[in-house]
Amino acid sequence: MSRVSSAERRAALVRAALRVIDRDGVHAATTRMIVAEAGMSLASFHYAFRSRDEMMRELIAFVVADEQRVSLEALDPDADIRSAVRAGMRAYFELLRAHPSREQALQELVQYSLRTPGLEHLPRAQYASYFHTARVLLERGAENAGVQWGLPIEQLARILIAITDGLTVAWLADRDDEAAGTLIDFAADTIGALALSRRSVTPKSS
Amino acid sequence: MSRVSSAERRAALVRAALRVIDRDGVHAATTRMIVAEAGMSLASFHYAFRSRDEMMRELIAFVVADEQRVSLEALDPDADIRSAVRAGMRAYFELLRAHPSREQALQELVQYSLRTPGLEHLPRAQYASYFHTARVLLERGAENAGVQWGLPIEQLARILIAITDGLTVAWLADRDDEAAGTLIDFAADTIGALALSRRSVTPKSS
DNA sequence: GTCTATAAAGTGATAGAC
DNA sequence: GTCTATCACTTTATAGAC
Repeated sequence: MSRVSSAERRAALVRAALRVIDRDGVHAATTRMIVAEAGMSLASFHYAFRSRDEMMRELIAFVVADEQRVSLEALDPDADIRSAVRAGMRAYFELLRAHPSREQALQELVQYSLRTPGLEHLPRAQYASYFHTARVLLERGAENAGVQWGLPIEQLARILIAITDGLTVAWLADRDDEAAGTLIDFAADTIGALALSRRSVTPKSS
Repeated sequence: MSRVSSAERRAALVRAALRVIDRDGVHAATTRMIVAEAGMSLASFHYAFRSRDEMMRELIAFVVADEQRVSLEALDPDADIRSAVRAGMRAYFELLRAHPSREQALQELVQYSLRTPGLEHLPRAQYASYFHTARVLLERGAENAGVQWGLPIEQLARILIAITDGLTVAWLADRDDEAAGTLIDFAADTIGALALSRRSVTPKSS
């Protein structure tokens, strides 16, 4: 029996790798940097993982699942739909301001996967997860506010993710908080305007 | 006297580096790959540039200037504003479909600059250039269509760039042409709806 | 100016002692 | 299982012949 299970050692290495990536970027996450961060020897890495690529694969799966978990916790059940969308985007933006390197790392992981043979399919799953999360948030937000969407929710989810991604990379580049806030307000107004009250879509009963 | 000037050798190396980055990504643009692509020896690289970082600096400056030049050529002078915005975005999307690796490379260069000491300010300039280009396109489009904008044009430019960036990364991940087209139509409708006819904003003279 | 050869440092992965 | 030591390779950069 080992002092720590194989799964625990793997998880510890993934967490260490994430700290390195968060701090210095994907290119800095060498096996030596990762084991130094985890307080292990280099050989332990290859005892837990067959290769660095195998670890990166597990890391990306973990990150995608974690993003989904965090996003779904940020829903305000008592708000009109425009406020709910704005609050959700502002919550994300505060996360971005608090951990810019973390969000940048997620974008780097997409680029890395797209360029790495055998990992090209991961960004598709990552964005499918993003769209799913946005869709759930929009559905619950509309339910809480007593409205329904005037556009297919898949389209709305893609719009929301596109604006959020665009907001992120522009802010990472110029750190303009005011412009980001204005963009969020615009997005919330625009998306909020696409909601129809439930009564207005059943005029025969009024 | 040299057979080719120092500036020409530097430009040739930058173009070779761009071909490598376009094909295999920023991480693959090693000095050896670049000189092989340019048909030079390794020593020639360090004769033209003090270091790889110096070359990357010149490369990014070149790319930013080139993007600005290309974008400003894609303007249709005879269109209503909604069609003009949609046509501009569709033209960009066709460019993306034709050269996905090139657009991915631009995003990689942003991430690379943000992580490289001494290059952190370049993404700011790059996005300032993007915003300036979007602003010029929106101004000329409105002028051609005989309308004016109901929102500050800086805000509109940032919205346009954010949606374009978000569209790009999502499409690179899942290659969903139909979803991208729908997103473009939505963006064109939304931004087009923010244009006011010139007559409607000068009611006193009517 | 342009080459070959090589230095100096970093990389992923493994062998073998304990 | 966990270490040290090391292999085989790649990287940027430079020295020195021509």
